[in-house]
Amino acid sequence: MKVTITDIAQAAGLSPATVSLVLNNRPSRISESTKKRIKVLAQEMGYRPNFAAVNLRTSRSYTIGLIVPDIRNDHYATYAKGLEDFCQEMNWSMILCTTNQSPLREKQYIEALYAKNIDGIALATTAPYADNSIYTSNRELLLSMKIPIVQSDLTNYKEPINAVVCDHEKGGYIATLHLLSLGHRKIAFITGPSSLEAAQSRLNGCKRAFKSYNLKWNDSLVYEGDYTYESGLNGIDYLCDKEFTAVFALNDSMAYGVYNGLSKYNLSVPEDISVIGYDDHFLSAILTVPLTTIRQPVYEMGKEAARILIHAAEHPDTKPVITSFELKLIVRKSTRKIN
Amino acid sequence: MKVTITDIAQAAGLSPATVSLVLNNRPSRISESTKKRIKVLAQEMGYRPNFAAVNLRTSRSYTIGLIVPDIRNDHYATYAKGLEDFCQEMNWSMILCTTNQSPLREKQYIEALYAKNIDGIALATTAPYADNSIYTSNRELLLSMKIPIVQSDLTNYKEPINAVVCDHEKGGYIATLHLLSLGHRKIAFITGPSSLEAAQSRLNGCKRAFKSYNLKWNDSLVYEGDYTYESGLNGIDYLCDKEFTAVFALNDSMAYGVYNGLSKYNLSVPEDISVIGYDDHFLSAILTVPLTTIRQPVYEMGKEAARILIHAAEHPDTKPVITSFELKLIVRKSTRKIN
DNA sequence: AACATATGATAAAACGTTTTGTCAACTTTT
DNA sequence: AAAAGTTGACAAAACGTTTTATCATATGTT
Repeated sequence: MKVTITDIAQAAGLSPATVSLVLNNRPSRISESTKKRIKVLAQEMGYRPNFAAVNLRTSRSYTIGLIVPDIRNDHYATYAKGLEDFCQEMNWSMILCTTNQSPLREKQYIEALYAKNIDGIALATTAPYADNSIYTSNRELLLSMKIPIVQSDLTNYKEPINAVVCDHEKGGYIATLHLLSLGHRKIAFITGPSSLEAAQSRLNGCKRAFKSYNLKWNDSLVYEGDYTYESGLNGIDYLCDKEFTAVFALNDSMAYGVYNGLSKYNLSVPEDISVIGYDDHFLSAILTVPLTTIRQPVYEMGKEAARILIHAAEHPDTKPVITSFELKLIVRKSTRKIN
Repeated sequence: MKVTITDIAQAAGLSPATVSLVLNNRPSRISESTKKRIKVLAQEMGYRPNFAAVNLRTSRSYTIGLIVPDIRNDHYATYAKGLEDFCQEMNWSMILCTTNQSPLREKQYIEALYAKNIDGIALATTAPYADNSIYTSNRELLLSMKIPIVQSDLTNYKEPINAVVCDHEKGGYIATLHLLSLGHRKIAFITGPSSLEAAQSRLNGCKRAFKSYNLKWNDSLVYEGDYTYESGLNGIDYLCDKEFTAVFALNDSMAYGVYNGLSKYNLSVPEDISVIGYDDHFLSAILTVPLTTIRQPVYEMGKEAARILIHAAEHPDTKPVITSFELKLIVRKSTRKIN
C-alpha cells in the first residue's frame, strides 16, 4: 500500500499536521530535531505525496495543459518539448491535447482540463477554424474560466492575455530583403492562409521590403497556400507560366513542395530558382540542397510559455505579458546571387 | 465558483448521494423522474465533476502517462498521437513525459506519475541507456508499482507484460529480400545499436534472407549506426572503399544520411546505388527521390497501446497481452533492378 | 389487522492532504 | 509566586466525491 502522511505521523509518534508542515517546508515552530526525524522517516518509508489529495485540498494540480492542432508537426512538437522541459525542471506535469483542428474537440479538452483543476493552459491553436463561432466561443470559455493561459503566435484577444510571439512582419521583411540583396526582383510568394494573423504579418513584411527597394508589388506572383506540402506543389503549378527567379515559401513544408514542384518542371535550386522558406524545420538543414530559411526559436518559446504559466499560477495577480522573440535568417544553399 | 454535486443536491432538494448515483449511471432505485430532474439541473447549472475528488475517493485518475525519449522524433510523435486519439475517444487524458534518454529523468517521471495515481503507463523507451543499472531498476520499480504498463517494441521483461510490437526480424527479411529480388548481391547494411532488441531482430532477418538465397554473409559490409542521420553519413564514409550496389539503412533517418553521404561521393540514387530504409517517416514519400522503406503502423500501435492500458485499468485481472503488427514494404524510387 | 416485501432516497464515513486556531509546557519577567 | 511570553506540536475542519448500510414509506400478501 501507499504510505501516507498519517503513516509517517504514526511511526514518528506525531500528528499528520506536523508532518505536513515539515514536508512542505512551511513556516512553523517545529524543532529542528523533529524536522530531521520526519524527513528521514519519509525518505526511509518511501513517502510520495498523493496529488489527488493535495489537488482536492488546494485546488492546485501543478499541471498545465497544452492544446495543439497536431503533435506530429515539428513546430508543435518542438514547442511541446520546450514546455515539457521547463515543467520537468519545476516538477510540474503537462497534459497533451491534440485537436486535429476540430473546434469541438478543442472545447471538450478545455472543459476536461478545467475539471482537472488545471493550473494553466498553453494554447497553440491559432487558426480560426472553418466553424468560426465555436472557435470564438472557446476563447470566451477559456477567458471566463479565469485560468492562466498563454497563447502562441497570436495576440488579438478581446482582453489582454499572456503570449509568446515572433515579429513575423519582420521575418517576412528580412527574408525578402535577403532575396532582393541577392539581385532578385521577380519574386514569387507562396503564403499561408490569409485568415491567420501571423500569415498576414509575414506578407506585410514582404511588401515593406519591396517598398524599401522602391519596387512595385505584383499580386499575380502571390499564391495563397495553406502551409501544407501539397500547397507548395500547387503553388508552382500556378506559377509555372509566370516569370520569376526566386520563391519565398512562407513555411518550410511548402518550400519542400516548391522543391519538388520545380524539379517537375526541370528547374533546379538554386541554379534556376532560389528558394527561401520559413520556420527552419530540422529537415531543412539536411536536404540535398539545404534550405535557406527564417528560424523561429520555437523551443525557447515553449520554455518561456511554461515559465509564464507557472509564474501566473503562483502569482495570480500578475499582469499579462507578451514576450517577443527574435527571428533569424539562416542562409544555406537554396538561394544564390544572380546577375 | 465551481458548481458541485452538493449544489445540485441542494437545488433539487435531494442528497449528494442521490445526485452522484444518477450522474454516474450507477445501478440504484432512483425513480426515472428524479433522474431526469437531476440530469437537467446538472446541465443547466453547468456541473463539471471535480476530478481531484473523484481521484482521491476512487484512486483512479483516468489518465495515462506516456514516456518517450523525444517527442520531436516523428516515430514517437505518431505513437503519441495514436495513444492520445484513443484517450480522447474514451475521455481519458495523457500526460506526456520526455526523457531525453536520461534514465534518471525517467525515474523521476515514473515516481511523479505514481504520485498522480496514474492508471497506466505506456513506455516507449527501449534503449538500455549508458547507465544500465538505473534503466533496469526503473523497470523493476515500474513492475513493483502494480500499475498497468504497455511497452512498445520490446518484450524481454522478467515478467510477462503488455506490449505492442512488430516482427522486426521479418521486416529485415522482407527488405533484404526486396533488394535480392532486384538482383543485388553486394548489399551494405547500416544497422541500429546492437544493444537494442529490435535492431538485433532486424539484422537477423537480413541474415535469414541471405541464407534463403544461399549467399554468404559479409560482415565487412555492416556498419553499426545509432539510428541518427549522422550515423548514416558516417556509414557511407566507412563503406566508401568497399564494393556494393545497395544499402539497407535500418531506419529512415540513417537513409537520409546515406542519401547525402552518397551524393558526396557523386553517387546517385537509385542509378548507382539502391537505398532502402525502415520506418516510413512521413518525409520519405516527399524526398526528391522517394525512399523505398518498411512501414510500421506506428499510429495504430499507439491506439492499441491505449486500448490495452485502459482495458487493463478497468479489468485489473486481465493477463498481459502482446499485440503484433504487420510490417509492409513500401516500394518507391530509391531501389531499382540491376543486371 | 398483521406481516412481508418493494420502492425511493439518504446518512455518514472515507479518501489524504492542508491550514488555522488552540493548547500545554516551559521560560522569562515582574 | 504570579503573570507574561515563548516554544513545540496538535485537533479538527475542510476540499468534493463515492459507496454501503439503513431508513421510512408504500404496496402487497395472508
